[in-house]
Amino acid sequence: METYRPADGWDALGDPTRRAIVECLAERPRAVGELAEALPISRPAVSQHLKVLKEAGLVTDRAAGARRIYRLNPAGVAALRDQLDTYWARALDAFQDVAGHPDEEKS
Amino acid sequence: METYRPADGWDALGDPTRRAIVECLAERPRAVGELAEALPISRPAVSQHLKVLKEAGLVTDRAAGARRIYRLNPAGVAALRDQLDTYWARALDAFQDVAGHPDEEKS
DNA sequence: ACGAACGGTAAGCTACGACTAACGTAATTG
DNA sequence: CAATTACGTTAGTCGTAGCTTACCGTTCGT
Repeated sequence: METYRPADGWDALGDPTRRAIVECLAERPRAVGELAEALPISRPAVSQHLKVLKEAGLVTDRAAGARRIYRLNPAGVAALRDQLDTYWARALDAFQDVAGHPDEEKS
Repeated sequence: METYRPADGWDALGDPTRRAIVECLAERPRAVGELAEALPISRPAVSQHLKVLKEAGLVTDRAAGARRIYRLNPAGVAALRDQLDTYWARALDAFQDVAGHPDEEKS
């Protein structure tokens, strides 16, 4: 048995190329070849990235003849958004005493 | 001159250890040593991760005597959240024709 | 002022992830 | 029924991210 870990949504978006793919798919659904010629990488590379994004639940695919149309999955995006929301809320919660510490270093 | 690329927020959260640090800091601000003993890595490793998170604008730090208190930056988290929101909105926009394609493959 | 606590930096090693090339498969076209 | 198009998968190479160890500057305590 292989020690196989299903890709997390954050891990998936951790790669800049995959973020570019996500941006492309946010505009409109596309086939693999379309994505490949819109990006500076080969088609197999796109295929591998799409596999990761699919495992993370960020995209869904649909067979259309010989081609395969990938589209962004709103539910997957929403899941990450909700997680950020909880971070954000808890951070604001622990942020109440910030007025008492004017020596904050932002840079 | 060095080709230095300031870390993106997504790149920063792409690492599971850094996500663990973010979760810790979401609870309450902590010093570097505190984070190190709460995680299975050494203190220098934590320091390097905090540097990345700081460059990404996800945390801010404040000197407190010999110690250095790191806290989560709500603005940085909100920035990522907003970006996900636009993806989400555009994905929903291009999702109107989904009823016409019942052969969606989710898994 | 000396020693200890705290933390950032440099050097070096290792492991994993991203990419290409080559191959195999399913579907369309002539 | 070839030939072509469109994808996925595998094998293999290469760069780099993440970790530890060692070292150095700062700040607090006694």
